[in-house]
Amino acid sequence: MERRDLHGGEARERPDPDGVAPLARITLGTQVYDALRDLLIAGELAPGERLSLRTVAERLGTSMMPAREAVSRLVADEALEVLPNRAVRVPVITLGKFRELTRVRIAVEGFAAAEAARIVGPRDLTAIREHDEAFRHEVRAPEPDLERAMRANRDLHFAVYEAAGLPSLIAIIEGLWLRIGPVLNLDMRSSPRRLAEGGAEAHHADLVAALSVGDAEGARTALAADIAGSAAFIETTGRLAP
Amino acid sequence: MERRDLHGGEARERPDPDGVAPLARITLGTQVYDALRDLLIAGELAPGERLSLRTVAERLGTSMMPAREAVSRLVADEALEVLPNRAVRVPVITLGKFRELTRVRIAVEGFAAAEAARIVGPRDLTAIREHDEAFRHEVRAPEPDLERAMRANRDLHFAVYEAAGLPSLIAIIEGLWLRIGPVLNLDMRSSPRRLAEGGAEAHHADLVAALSVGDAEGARTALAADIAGSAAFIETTGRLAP
DNA sequence: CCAGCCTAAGTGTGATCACAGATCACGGCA
DNA sequence: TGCCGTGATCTGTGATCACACTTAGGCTGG
Repeated sequence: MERRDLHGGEARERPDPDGVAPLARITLGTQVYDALRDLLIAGELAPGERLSLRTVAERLGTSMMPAREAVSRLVADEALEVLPNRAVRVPVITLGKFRELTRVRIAVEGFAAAEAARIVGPRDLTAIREHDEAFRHEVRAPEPDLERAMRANRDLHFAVYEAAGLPSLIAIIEGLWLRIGPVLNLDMRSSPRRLAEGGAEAHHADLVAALSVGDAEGARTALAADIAGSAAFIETTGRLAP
Repeated sequence: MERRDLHGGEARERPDPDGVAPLARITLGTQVYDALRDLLIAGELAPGERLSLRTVAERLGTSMMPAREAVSRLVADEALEVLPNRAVRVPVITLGKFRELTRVRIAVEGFAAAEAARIVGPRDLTAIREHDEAFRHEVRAPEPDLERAMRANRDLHFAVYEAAGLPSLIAIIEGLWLRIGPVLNLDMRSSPRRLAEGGAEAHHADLVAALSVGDAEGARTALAADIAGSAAFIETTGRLAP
């Protein structure tokens, strides 16, 4: 985990002198939560890695209280776990758990894709195409930037889900990504070249094509194939706990 | 919210998916969380009702810290919300949000029912039948005990979901119930007699029948009809915010 | 009598301290 | 040499205090 300071400068003190009150409360606890959340989804925290409230607080430049709240919320999301030994760590996903999460993802995210296909408009569609294009461009590059590729992949997926117009469903999906993020990104990072071999490009193309013509079931199957493909690749790495 | 003391109550340990670790952390914060959770699902906290960390702590016989953690987790679950005014309250669900949650419920819980139908065993089936019988008995009684009926309904549903063997899916569904619990139970409470008019009995019968023969799609449609029926009833009460 | 300020109570948030339990390295005994 | 006890250290949890902010109610001045 890299060093970063949450309140660099006094920007936090007086938000928005223009008069528009911030809709969302930006407490320190929330900021720590978001920081840890990004680290988890980006795979910068490896499964099994241990955290400490005090070190987290120190590295983010706050006291222990915001770290406590953030870790509590992440534990509630099952994105972190606190062992009976009173140790906080990134959960180690077993193979069985990974397969279970994959099945749930296919069901939930597949439903989101199907709903998106039914009501997607031209605005959402162009955004989706842009993310798809960005992903394809990054993967086909001679030296793919893994981080940007993963970000494009994530943006593409969530652009589709947001097109479904079901915010509560997006929250659920974010919770799922929060849990598979560590193992998924960590393994992807280990072998960037195989990123394209999972057939992600083809699945994405099918997905965009189905969305374009409003084919709900086509979108669902394309997305399911994408998830299954990446999951199968992860399993081949054999890094998952038995 | 009624007075209850945590020290007298027993800590409920949530079932471990992997089954190996019987050690459950029973912190005060978790106990407060469970207490508030039960109150929310049971509909004893009305939408819009305001909470205070200090009053919660006092009523449950603890200090403010466990109440803080519990409320933080519930806010993260969107089961509570803290307004920019720094006021914590039970969210007021709008009609649009209620319909959205209902659609998500039909998709997610319908999937769970379908999966359950595929792999349900005789043990789960008998448990499901018992809950179904308890619900029917309670509804048909001359003076139905609403609380017991709702409990039987809840037990029936979750017995089905647990039969699907997907713990992460159950966690998702619990999150959904946590959010619709207040509005659902509150309205049911207002007119107990109409409990049966939603067709819950018939839908439950269809569900159990489909589960018995392994009819996945039948189970899905039966459960979807049950959810849609109760949702339609809620909407007729007109209590939802526009 | 009414409007407007303005104090006082109450709110969540953050910091600091206290404490029981677990971990781990070190040292002494067999 | 190998093993076990043991204390220093680190862990999360809980309690208490301080603070900025909101809100409601009483008071004053018109």
